[in-house]
Amino acid sequence: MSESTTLKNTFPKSERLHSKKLIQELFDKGSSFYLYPFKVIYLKSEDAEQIQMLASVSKRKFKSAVTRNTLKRRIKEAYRLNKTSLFEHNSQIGNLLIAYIYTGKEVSDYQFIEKKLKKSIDRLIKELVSK
RNA sequence: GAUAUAGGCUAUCUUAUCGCUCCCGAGUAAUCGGGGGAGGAAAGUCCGGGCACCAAAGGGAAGCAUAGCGGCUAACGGCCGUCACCAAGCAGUACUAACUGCAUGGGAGGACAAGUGCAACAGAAAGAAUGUACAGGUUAAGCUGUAGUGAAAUCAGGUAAACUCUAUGCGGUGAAAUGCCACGUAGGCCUGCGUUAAGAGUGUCCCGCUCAUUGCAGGUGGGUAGGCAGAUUGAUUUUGUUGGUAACAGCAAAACUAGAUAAAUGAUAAGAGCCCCAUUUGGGGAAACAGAACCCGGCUUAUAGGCCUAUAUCUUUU
Repeated sequence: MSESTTLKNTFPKSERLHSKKLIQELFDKGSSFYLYPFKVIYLKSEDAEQIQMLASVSKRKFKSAVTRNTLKRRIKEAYRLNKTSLFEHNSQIGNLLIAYIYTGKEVSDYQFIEKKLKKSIDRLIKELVSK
């Protein structure tokens, strides 16, 4: 049962984008779209072993480290609970690198972030599958 | 009793579901079970250390810091104690002055008898000259004294959180340090011998010191944001006790109390607690400042609500 890992809502280190090399590649070559309050950058990578994501909040927009932390945690939490559809399309979309950049100016609550993140995942699948 | 200000202490809890990270145990493994998981400031990066490295680290100048006295400390620009002094207050002597005592708060306080600068108002004049009146005095003369202004008028004046001087301290860099391992392609680097003596470095300068250019031989090795160590058992914490006014130190016992690395410590829901309005049931609101990044000791700044202390104002009762 290889599906058992994807059905569980875990978020281990292997699914988090942490390699500096891959991050550089993603920002250099990746395509992107805006979906308030996020900017989503994504790239199909040969080097990646599986779908990986990262969340980022600008230090310029949010000076306090505490608010930056909470926003990042909400994004990661929303991704953790809603990523299953991405993994179901894994064979079609390949090993994807995704970066969520928080571009909103206000601190959104969890419900709002989750709603928008679901939309962004749907859009990602749509764009990649149609190609 | 209420409000305001200042200082100190504290920094909500429980349950359920789904996760993250480290440690321990089981398992070939997937994984499972148990346990730990941000702060009083983790912040600012302002001081002081530990630790590590350096082609150079030595002497002098410059620069920066400190400044009563005594103590504490690994060290400090920190802390503790204490004195001069200052402030307003109370009491006494005295009687608009002044002196003494008391408690409170402050207390960067070496040198103005090296030099330079600065000084409101008043005053002729504030360091350069002596004006006016009177007295003295001379060949003559601010040559001498007094009056007047002022805190101060030749008195070794006042002022150094004014330049400055004196004493003491300070090499630089900063865990992206540094060491090791893995895979391994170039510039390099090291050692030995010969050669060159223009220059470069020592992130302020001088002396001093160090290095060098090129050829040959031998060795090593760069790069990859990879892994491990450094890295959490320590000037540690708690309790007791002894010494000391205190900061703190000694002794004994017990404890191990985050260890991430594009960076964990979370999300959601319910309830309790808090505040406000109704006050029988209920409804609404707030939850501060803020996130470890090699580790300690301080300083500074930010802090809702609650508790304690001090001061001020208002009010009630006696």
